[in-house]
Amino acid sequence: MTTITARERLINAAVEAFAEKGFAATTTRDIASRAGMSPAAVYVHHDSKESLLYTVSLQGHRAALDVINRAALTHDEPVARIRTMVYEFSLWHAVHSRVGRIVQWEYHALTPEHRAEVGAIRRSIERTMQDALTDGVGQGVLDVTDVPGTAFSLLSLGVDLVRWFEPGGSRSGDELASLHADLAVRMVVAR
Amino acid sequence: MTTITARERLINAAVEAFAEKGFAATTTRDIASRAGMSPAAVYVHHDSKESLLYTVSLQGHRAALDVINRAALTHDEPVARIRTMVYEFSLWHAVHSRVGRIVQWEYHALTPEHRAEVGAIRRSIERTMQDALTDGVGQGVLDVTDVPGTAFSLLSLGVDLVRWFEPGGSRSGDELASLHADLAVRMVVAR
DNA sequence: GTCTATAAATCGATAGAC
DNA sequence: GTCTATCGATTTATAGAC
Repeated sequence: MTTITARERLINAAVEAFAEKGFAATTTRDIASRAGMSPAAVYVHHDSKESLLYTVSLQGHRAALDVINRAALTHDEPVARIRTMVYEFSLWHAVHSRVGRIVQWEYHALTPEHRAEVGAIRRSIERTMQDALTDGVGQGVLDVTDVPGTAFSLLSLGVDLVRWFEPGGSRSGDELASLHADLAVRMVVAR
Repeated sequence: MTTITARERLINAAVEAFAEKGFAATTTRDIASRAGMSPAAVYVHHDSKESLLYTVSLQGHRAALDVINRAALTHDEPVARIRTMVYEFSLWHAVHSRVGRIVQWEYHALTPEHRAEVGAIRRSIERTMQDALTDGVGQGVLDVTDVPGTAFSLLSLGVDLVRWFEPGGSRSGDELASLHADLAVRMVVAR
């Protein structure tokens, strides 16, 4: 059985509020209300509004990095590897579109120290994608002239989902992730 | 000779501030200060903070629609048409990355009425891209199974530029737009 | 059309009782 | 660890002089 602590209830409430209204437009009263608590109760479990954002953003960045790193290990063959990486990265942004929106859109609202920490995870995500492309080019299986730019473009497909995707909408996350994976292969495969 | 009115100075200041800190985190004092005016002067030229956002967002959406509509008219041949549309759409988001960020990220901060008006322009942009794909499929030149999803993906390349692109950075807008155009053609061309 | 001054509301965060 | 009450700062927007 899973016990949900008051601290976690507040984090879930913050995810809802930040994703819906943005960090700056969200009040601590709103977060407390969504968690069924008084405004003062927030500060028993979290230091500040920004520390709530930091917790959500750090967990989200780590989850996204984990997803793409695991995907990179599933295949040695470069085309299948890229396909899986793009599929899993896009699927994560669809399934976790609220956290994804906070990760991608509220980066600037973090303190400089927290932004630096999270920024390192972002660069690690980009490096993982670049390494997969470079490996495929080296094997002669992929045709990619601009590796950093193409890596960005492949990630952009998933990232931009958080702008409009709603779970329970007309399109499933799996459907969109599969489309992105197909498009990704066409973008990079040599022929 | 071009005369810049006080009203336009305030709009330019709002673009700077909204793009840098987001709409909710921007104060009317900040906008006034950037325009070299007192806080009260803002309300002589604009009704509210939201009406400043609406002005910027509407102009930005109209400019982006105009860019992609004009690009669609430059070629009859489907591949060249898609290439030009993606190039121009991405280039616009790079060159106007501050307005682009406001257009793409502050949609939710508009009033429901203004959001509906701007939303119609968004759907028109998507329709223009979808029509170009459908036409190419009909001519047998393009191979696109999921027209709406692919249209979204092609636009995502440009949209996601506003998340990180800075004019004067290590990569030029033309360089990125050309990359996106190349990738777009590979995504949709039949072979 | 610009300013100073301020109204009225709301914010993040804290004090202190229980 | 929860609450009510509130502090002190900040916000959008307005009033009224010039």
